[in-house]
Amino acid sequence: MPRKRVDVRDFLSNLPPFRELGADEIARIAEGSLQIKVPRGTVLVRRGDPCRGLHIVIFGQVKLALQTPKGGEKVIELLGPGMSFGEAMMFLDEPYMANATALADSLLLHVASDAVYAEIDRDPGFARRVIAGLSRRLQHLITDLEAVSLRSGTQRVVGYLLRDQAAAGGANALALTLPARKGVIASHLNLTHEHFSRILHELIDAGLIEVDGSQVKIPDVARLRNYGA
Amino acid sequence: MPRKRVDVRDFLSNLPPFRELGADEIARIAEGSLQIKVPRGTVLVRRGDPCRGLHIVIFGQVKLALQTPKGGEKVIELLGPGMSFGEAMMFLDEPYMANATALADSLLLHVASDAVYAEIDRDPGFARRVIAGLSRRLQHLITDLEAVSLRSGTQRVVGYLLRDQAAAGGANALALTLPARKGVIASHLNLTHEHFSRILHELIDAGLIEVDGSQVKIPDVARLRNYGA
DNA sequence: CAAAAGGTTTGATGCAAATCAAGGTTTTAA
DNA sequence: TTAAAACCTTGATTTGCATCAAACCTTTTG
Repeated sequence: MPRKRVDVRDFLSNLPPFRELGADEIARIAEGSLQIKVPRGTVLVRRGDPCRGLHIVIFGQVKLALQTPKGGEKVIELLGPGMSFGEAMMFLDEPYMANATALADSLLLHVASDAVYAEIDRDPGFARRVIAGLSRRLQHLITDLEAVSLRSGTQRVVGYLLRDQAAAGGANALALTLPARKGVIASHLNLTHEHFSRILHELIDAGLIEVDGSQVKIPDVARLRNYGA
Repeated sequence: MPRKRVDVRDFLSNLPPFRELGADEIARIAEGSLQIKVPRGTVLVRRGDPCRGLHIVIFGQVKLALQTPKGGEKVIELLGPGMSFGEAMMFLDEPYMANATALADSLLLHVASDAVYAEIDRDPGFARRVIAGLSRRLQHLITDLEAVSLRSGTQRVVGYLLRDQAAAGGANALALTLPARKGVIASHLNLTHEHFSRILHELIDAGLIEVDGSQVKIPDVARLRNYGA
């Protein structure tokens, strides 16, 4: 596990919304914040909990998921270092809708809502960056909704594997590491783990990907992109 | 059809984000805006169009929908008077992801992005209200995603019919009017119109609702809420 | 007001993905 | 380092919902 503490100011001043703030503003935000170190498996927030600020992942990984009626769960988002959650509920002053769980040993920063509001009032540029962040998330959610409602399981898996590849350009071959257990990714794509496994093997049999544990190799990006479209 | 023109200032000063602005701010926003009168069926924006501002519905009804690969469509949202669209894409300065179509003869207001940005920079309270609006939309989208991924068709229809009923309280009986053609609502709930029709009749047969055209009567709200849960 | 176009219902059939079940593999922790 | 737990694969079966098809309403428009 990496070092146990982090200089909050250094860290913040490298994140999009805080990047252009002066040293004193960063100091004020850091003052209204709390470092939270948790082992893998810790439930950070539960649906229904009141929301008093936003969380930023410093290192580790966090899973946002909804509870199904009967014990299962549906992953909404996987968060890595630099990503945050809870803003929307903080701004609405409503309780959380989803559960957040640490998938790896993680260090988080909790920024109190007051500190954020104060900075919005003080710096319109900060307000704009907050607005941009929320807008990006909205766009991302619409993309997810589109995928779930309009695309087949196979198409969603292909889209997921190629999510960082620009539409056309880029290298022809590609290697990547799945960022979590297969079951978690399956749920994120709205598939059962069984179905996800079958799709992966369908792609393997078609010679479109090679899989070894969580290592995925894509010999021909263009060919994979065209599969089933 | 209602009157053809509307006093933009009066209208704006009754909408959440603009409510607390002074007369001069309202005037500035109104100046950066354009009234658009369209007949039913008009396509207002298409996926891929550049976004230069936000649209507010003054009267009429607008449908936001994604195009399916083969000609169909999936309705994301139905907008009535006072509701707006395009903010997120405006703030990201990216092209529209969805098509917007007028379902009824409508009057819209188009507010140029510059006017909005200027007001954000001038008034932190306005910025906060914009942030709250985006947050509410995000919350709404998560609810939709939850419905699509976790609930059956029947549960989604029940949830839709009761969407404005507070969890527990309220009257026991209820009458409402479907806000659009059944096919449009079906698509919004991610169902084919055939399946939607069948579900409605399943509920009718169970004595849970009565339907006459777009009039729906719910004799026992609590019983409908409990159906299939 | 009549015809056309569009919307809704109903039935028959098909399929993508879920569920159930059981064996194999990797990870975790003692 | 080994037992236990968690995860992944594979097969058989079921099912919710889509698709196709055809008749019946209801708006719109010439």
